[in-house]
Amino acid sequence: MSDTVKIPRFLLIKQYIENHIASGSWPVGTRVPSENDLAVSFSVSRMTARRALKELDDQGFLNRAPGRGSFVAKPQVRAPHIELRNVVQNIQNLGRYSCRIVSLDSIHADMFIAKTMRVNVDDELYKGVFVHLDANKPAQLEEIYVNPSLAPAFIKQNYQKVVADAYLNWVAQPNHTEYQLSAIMPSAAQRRQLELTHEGEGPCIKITKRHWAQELVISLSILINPSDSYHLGAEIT
Amino acid sequence: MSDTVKIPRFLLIKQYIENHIASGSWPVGTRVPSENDLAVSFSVSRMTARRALKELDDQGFLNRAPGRGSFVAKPQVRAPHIELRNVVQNIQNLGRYSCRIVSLDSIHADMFIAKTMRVNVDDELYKGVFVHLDANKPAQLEEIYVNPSLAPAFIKQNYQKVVADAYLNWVAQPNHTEYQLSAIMPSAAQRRQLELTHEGEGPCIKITKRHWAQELVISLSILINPSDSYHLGAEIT
DNA sequence: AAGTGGTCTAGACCACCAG
DNA sequence: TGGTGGTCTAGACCACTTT
Repeated sequence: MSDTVKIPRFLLIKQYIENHIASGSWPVGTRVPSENDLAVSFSVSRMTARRALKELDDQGFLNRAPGRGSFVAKPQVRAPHIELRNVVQNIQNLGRYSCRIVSLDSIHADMFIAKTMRVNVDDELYKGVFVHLDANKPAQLEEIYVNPSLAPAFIKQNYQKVVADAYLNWVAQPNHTEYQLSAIMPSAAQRRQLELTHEGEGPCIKITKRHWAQELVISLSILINPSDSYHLGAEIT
Repeated sequence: MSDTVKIPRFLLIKQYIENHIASGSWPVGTRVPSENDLAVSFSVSRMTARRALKELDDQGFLNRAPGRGSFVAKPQVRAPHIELRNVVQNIQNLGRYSCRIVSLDSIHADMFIAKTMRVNVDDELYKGVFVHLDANKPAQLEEIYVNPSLAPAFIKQNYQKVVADAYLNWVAQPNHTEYQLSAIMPSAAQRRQLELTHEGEGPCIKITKRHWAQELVISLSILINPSDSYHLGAEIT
């Protein structure tokens, strides 16, 4: 006799959605059926339909938003395991480091920051903006958001002496760090901070760095580097 | 007024378990409370306790087995060796790789190329231009210059099958690789090759890669990536 | 007001593993 | 046989967004 394998229903629903995405019939941005839709059309409880959508969300195939729906996500190419040399550390080793503190205070999380740092909108966060100088010339603009519950004294430190990143690594050892790299056109404010005088010219490299401790995001750093200032170290094979 | 934030119960359970793991009171291999145990002790339904355990399983903190229980997992050991893996290799692993050969011929070094490759002006070099495709969509534009004395058959290879970079690593093992990163505005030709025309204006990440063998430069690659396509993997400290 | 996703409950049946 | 995790149900309340 043929052994019929029992396939979980949530998997059938996942495959149904995946097929539509893979075949292109649901292009990026398409709204997929809601939990209730799927529950009805697959004759399944909402919790089961929900599981299918949630796992597709976790896997990056969907973006979901309360009150709006679930949408086909834009595929992202991942390149694992790249080390970015720390520009600031580099300058410090050369003995030319100094820091300009643009701001350092307590703020309330907007939607983007809240999502990225896994906190609620309007939660209190620390925010610091620094310009790292190499021989008194701006080398990097840093915008850092810190979860106060994990580093309550963050805002009281003297960042003329200690770099914010080093302080955080000390008080709340991250067990995980994520990097994301992109190229951007700096805003007028960013250009001013970096003293990029050439009008409108010059894209920058943006590095987004997220430190985790257990399940919590300790900090989110947004580093803006002028286009030509970022050199990666030599690597031996 | 003090806003009390509603914390989901499954999160409290997760944190409870994480704290025991992080503090060392539940070492690797320890059996953690079962779904039913947690449901009772936290006065919660089994589905809620289950969620906490399942997420910790997904995140690699626990190993679970039907009939046996949930156990503290051994911390994931990541390679301490840092590697810059290129986008192309990644796409190949996904089985979605293809390549469009824009040009492949013999040229004479201009001043910039000659200086960068440590050869004389007007020396003969091989030059290839490729568009690396991920599921038939451009993911990276590669411009590669090769020293013919170190890879004389470079120009005769079939790059539909073998990536130029892989071929070079095979015929002339580089003992040293340098990377340089910058942000650029793509030229009209580059935008066309990457099919960025519909996305309007946008900066790109440029990676310049130089392979050395002994004191000679084997190759110089200039890789252009659309601004948002480059995500870096997580890294354990 | 209607619809969406986020959380949660109090049950249920199953396959699996242990003593 | 009793406990474990894996799947599933048919409800529920909430915060949120859109209409």
